[in-house]
This record gives sequence, structure tokens and C-alpha cells, in this order.
Amino acid sequence: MGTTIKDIAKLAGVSFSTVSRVINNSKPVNEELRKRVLDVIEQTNFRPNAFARGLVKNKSNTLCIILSQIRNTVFDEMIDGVYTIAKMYGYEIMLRITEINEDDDFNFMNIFKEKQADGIIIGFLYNPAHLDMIEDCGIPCVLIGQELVSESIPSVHVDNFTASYEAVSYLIQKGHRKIGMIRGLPQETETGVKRFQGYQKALNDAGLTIRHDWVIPSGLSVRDGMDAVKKIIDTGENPTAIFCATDRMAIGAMNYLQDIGYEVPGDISIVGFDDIDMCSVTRPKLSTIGYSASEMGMTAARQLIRLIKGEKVKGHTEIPHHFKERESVRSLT
Amino acid sequence: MGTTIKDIAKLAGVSFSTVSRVINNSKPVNEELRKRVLDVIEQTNFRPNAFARGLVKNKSNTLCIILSQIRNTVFDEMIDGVYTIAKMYGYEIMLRITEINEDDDFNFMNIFKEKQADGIIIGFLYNPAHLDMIEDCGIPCVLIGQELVSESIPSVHVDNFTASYEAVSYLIQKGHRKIGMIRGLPQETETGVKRFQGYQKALNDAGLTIRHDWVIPSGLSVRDGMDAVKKIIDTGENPTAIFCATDRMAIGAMNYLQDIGYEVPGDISIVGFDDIDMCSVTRPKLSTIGYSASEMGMTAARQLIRLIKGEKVKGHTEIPHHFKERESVRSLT
DNA sequence: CTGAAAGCGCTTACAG
DNA sequence: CTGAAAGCGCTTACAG
Repeated sequence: MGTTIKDIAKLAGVSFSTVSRVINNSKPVNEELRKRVLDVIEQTNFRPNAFARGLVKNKSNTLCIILSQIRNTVFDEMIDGVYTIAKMYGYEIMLRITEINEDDDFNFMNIFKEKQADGIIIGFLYNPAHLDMIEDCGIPCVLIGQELVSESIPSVHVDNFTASYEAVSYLIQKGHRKIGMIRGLPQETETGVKRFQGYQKALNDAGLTIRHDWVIPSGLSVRDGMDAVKKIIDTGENPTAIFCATDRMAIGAMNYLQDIGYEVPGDISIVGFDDIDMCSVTRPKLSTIGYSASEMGMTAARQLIRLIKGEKVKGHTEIPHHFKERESVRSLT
Repeated sequence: MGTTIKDIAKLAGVSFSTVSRVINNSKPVNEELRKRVLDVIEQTNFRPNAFARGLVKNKSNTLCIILSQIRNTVFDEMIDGVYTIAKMYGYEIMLRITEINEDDDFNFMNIFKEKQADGIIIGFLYNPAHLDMIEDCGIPCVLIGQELVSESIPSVHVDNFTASYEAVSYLIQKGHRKIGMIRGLPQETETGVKRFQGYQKALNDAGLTIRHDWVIPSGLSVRDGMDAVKKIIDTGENPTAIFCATDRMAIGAMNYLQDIGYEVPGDISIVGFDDIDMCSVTRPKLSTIGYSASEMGMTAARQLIRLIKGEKVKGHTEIPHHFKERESVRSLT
């Protein structure tokens, strides 16, 4: 358990500089010595201490991912993507789940200062002002899923605004005029804001006005979606369609409506966002906006690794989206 | 960026031993000096290098979680639970996703040998023989979600066997005699094996024989569930009920059956396992076995931290389960 | 190609 | 209560 390079050196009858060299393949070493060292390492099952190595090399070979939450999001897929790439390049992954409103909020930078990670993928940023601080520190870092504008910090995301615009325009094209929205809590994510703005723009462009009591800020879970539609129904007048900022909300909404005797899409049409696997399994199947979350994760990881290596990185990468027409929207025309 | 303890010491006009002492609160320090040091730390935004600290203290304050996959599982909730507790005790979290059949398989021990983590939560173990090696190494480690027997390695899991037994017994009690199962790939998890054994026992106890062409090994996703149920239908004779090892499989199965014109539960009843949020949102709502995955994560984290601290830990913790009766089972009596 | 030495940034006995 | 010194386990110039 406490084997060190010195032990290996002694057993192999060489200096520990030599051991280090064969471990790192950093300098040519006589074949015979190399073999001796390798044998001993094999036998003792030796692994060099990452602290000592990190201390001198000043890098940890780990990537940190900062999230607000892992449940009810599409982050599991993203993490999967990040992991796939990280592994290829020999990086480990560290997770940091920072709840909103926590003092912990900006402390994630410490993980970098402490050298625990070589770079950070930020899936969530409460305070955009922090961007400046990150820029100043020169920390290798990429934003994922968010569209905060920063010249120097790369980001990977879908064009939430356009995607939402298209989805709502689709509803309008299908003859809908009374369109509500279940949106993310505006304090929480830029993503949520963009999705709302796309909705807003689509309505405006069609000459429709927003009914603010049909726009419900909500948490992201199925349960939250249920609660949110209820509020819309409680206004006493129903929209003919509801655009939801996430599929989970949409599925919750659909479920609640059906539970109280409405037909979807007969009475009210529903559109979601994310295209999670459950969308094709609800009745009716959910029309939604699809994109690849794992692709997002992979791209973000690639960018970050380049950044760590000091390479130049293209500023913002857009992950393609597409509207998935299924069964949850009724044509009114 | 390169601030060290020495810099702080110089700025505060004290020795760096003193700086270290105020940082760690390890020894009494004169109030005035302490304040001076604290001020400088505040100003410079200093954080001690984790490598150096880890090197001397020989601990990393991080917990590693080993998983086979994060998608299509209940691991996002578990991770959430682990995180909650880890944070309370000042631990960071490191993720390791080890695909099955990888040479990487057992290499996860390296992460411990390299001192990257103080302990490991194993959510997946390909080769039970590895348990012995873990025991031998004396690595603080707890098994989560798995029921591999080991005297010395604690585990946290639901009683998969009993839970499955109860679910299938419920079906039998409802008058079902022809009961199929969509199970996990037997090579993959102990969990899957236990769930199958519960099914087996329930059938045996009721004097029913298993029709092996109605038992389909399958991946865990919705899509996999669809494919699996197709195989059952393709036998030409239908069971009246199908027990599925995960909700996702169950939801996929239900969906496929409905797509090809069957009624659930009219023609075929379906039962799942996990009680994910989507269960109450399908039509019909899915009857399933519920338990708290985040509770599992929390318990595992607590056990692991105790283990790390050298405290005695109770061997195996069972997370309670309960059958959730909803709408996907028809009574045949 | 190889070894002895310095140093990475901390913590912690050891003196005082 | 405080400082100087040793040491944690590596890597990497520096000589040879």
C-alpha cells in the first residue's frame, strides 16, 4: 500500500530517477534496466502518487463539471458525452453540484485555484458577472448549455432562442393563437430566458400579444409541470396550446390535463423541449425540439482540453436542433 | 495565480508555519497575527494547493463513484444523494464510468492507489472476484445497489429479490398465470440477477413453470424494452403479464404493445421496477416497485465516510421498498 | 544513458 | 505562542 518510487528503485537496483523515466517514458532508458523496472512495477502493482506528481507537474488531469442539479435535466447525457472524450485524453472527471443561492456559488473557482482540476465545464452560472472574474483569472473553462456572451470564454449550446421561436411558430402555423408557456424560473438559467424570448418573439412576429397569466415560471420536474398547468387552467380561460421549456414539464402538464379530463391535443396542444426518450412513449407522443446532449458534452470536453493545452479555441459552438413533430399538437386550420 | 503560503507569510510578516496554522486552525495563534494572516488571505484570495496538502496529509477529501453508465439508470438520483452528504462532510466527488468488458475494468483501484480518492462507492462491479482484492487492499469502499456478498465490504441496496418476489406474487394474486419477464443482461449486474431470481421464486412457489422464451434479457433503455417485448410477442403466444426489471424497460414495452394495437392492461399487464417520475405519467400509469435512490446514495456516502475515518460500519443496509399499485395491471379474478 | 540533488507547496514535530 | 527544519513522493534540470 505504501510503495513508492524509492522502493521500486531499490528492488530494481536502479536510481529512482530512472524509475521515474520509465514510468513517464520521458527519457531513453537502457532496455535491460527498463525491463527490470517494469517487472518490479508489475509485481508490486505500483502506481505513482498523484499528489506528488501533480505538485511538481502542476496539473491534475481532471476536468471539473459544475451543475446546478443532475436530476430532471439532460445533464446525465451531457456528462456521458464529457466522459467519453475525457477518457480518450486521459482525464478524470470531478462533479460539483452547486445549488442556486448558495454562498458556495462562486466558490467553484477554488477547485481550480487548489489545482484540483485543470479546467472547468460550467453547466450553470448563477451570476453572469462571474464571467469577468473567470476571464481575468484565465482559467480554462467552457460554458455548456448556456448562452452567456463572453468573447473569451467558449461555449457550447443549442440556439435556444431560435429553437423556441421555431416551435412556437409551428404552433401558430397550425392555427393556434392562444398560446401559453411553462418556462423555467427566470432567476435560474439563461437557457430558460432564451427559450422564453423565442416564444415572445414568435408571438410578436405573428401580431399576437402575450397573456402573462398564461406564462408560468416553474421548476423543471414532471411534478412542477403539473403544478404549472394547473395555474394556467385556473385562470378560467384556456389557451389552445402550451409551449413548455422542458419535456419533463411538458409531460407533467399533459398528464395533469388528462387527469382532469382534457384531451391532448384535442383541447390543448403541448410542445416540449429536449426530446428525451420518454417523448415517444407518452400518449399522445410529444412533439418537441430535439438535439444531442451527449454531443454537447463531447464538444465541450474537446474545447476544454484544447484550452488546457493552450490551443486556440473557436468561441461558440452551436449544437444543431430540429423540431420533432409527433402527436401532441392539433391542427386548428 | 501562483500565490503560495510563503507569499502570504511574507505579506503578513509571519512565518509560514503560522500561516499554515491559521489556515488549518490546528494550533492556537495570537489573535493579532491571525487577523493579519486572514486579511492577507482575503486580499490575495489565496487557496492552499491541494496537491501539496494531499501529499503530506495523505488524503484527498474526495469520494469516487464508479458506475457502468449514468443514462437509463437511477444513478442520477443516487449521485445526488451521495453529493448531499459528501458536501456536508467536506468531500468532493469524482466520477468514473467504467464500461463493461473494458480492460479498464478493475483499474478503478488505481484511483485509490494514486490517492486521488479517499474512498470509493462502487455502483457496478463486473467481476465479483474483485471483491476479494478490495478486501485485501483494505480500501475504504462501499457497494451501492448491488448485493454481492462480502463480510467486510458494506453495501447499500434494496432487497431486489424480495421486491421482485412481491411484485410477481402480486400478479399471481391478481390471477395471472402466464407471466413473462424482461430482465437485465445477466452478465451485467447482480441486481438484475436478483430481480430475476425473485420472479423465478414467485412462479415456483405458485407452482407455475417459467417459459424461457418469455424471459428476455435486455438493455435498460426504453428502446431496449420495446425490442424485448417484441421478442415475447413474436413467440406467437402471449403472456397475460410481463414483469420488467426497470421502469424504462416497462415503459418501452408498454409503448410498443400499444403501438401494435394491444391494450395495457387489457391484453397484457405490465409491472416495472424503480418508480421513476415517469411512472405516474404514462397511460396507463405504471405499477412498480418504489424506493428512494437518493436515500441509497446518502446512506452509502455516510457509510463510506465513516469507513474512511476508521469507524466501524454496519455491514449491509437495506433501503426499504414498496409496491406501488397503479393502473397497469388487470385483475383476472 | 544514469545518478545525485534541488524543488514543487504544504504540514508538523521539534526547539525555544 | 512562534519559527526553522524536515519530509511527503514525485520530476527534472544538472553533471557525468
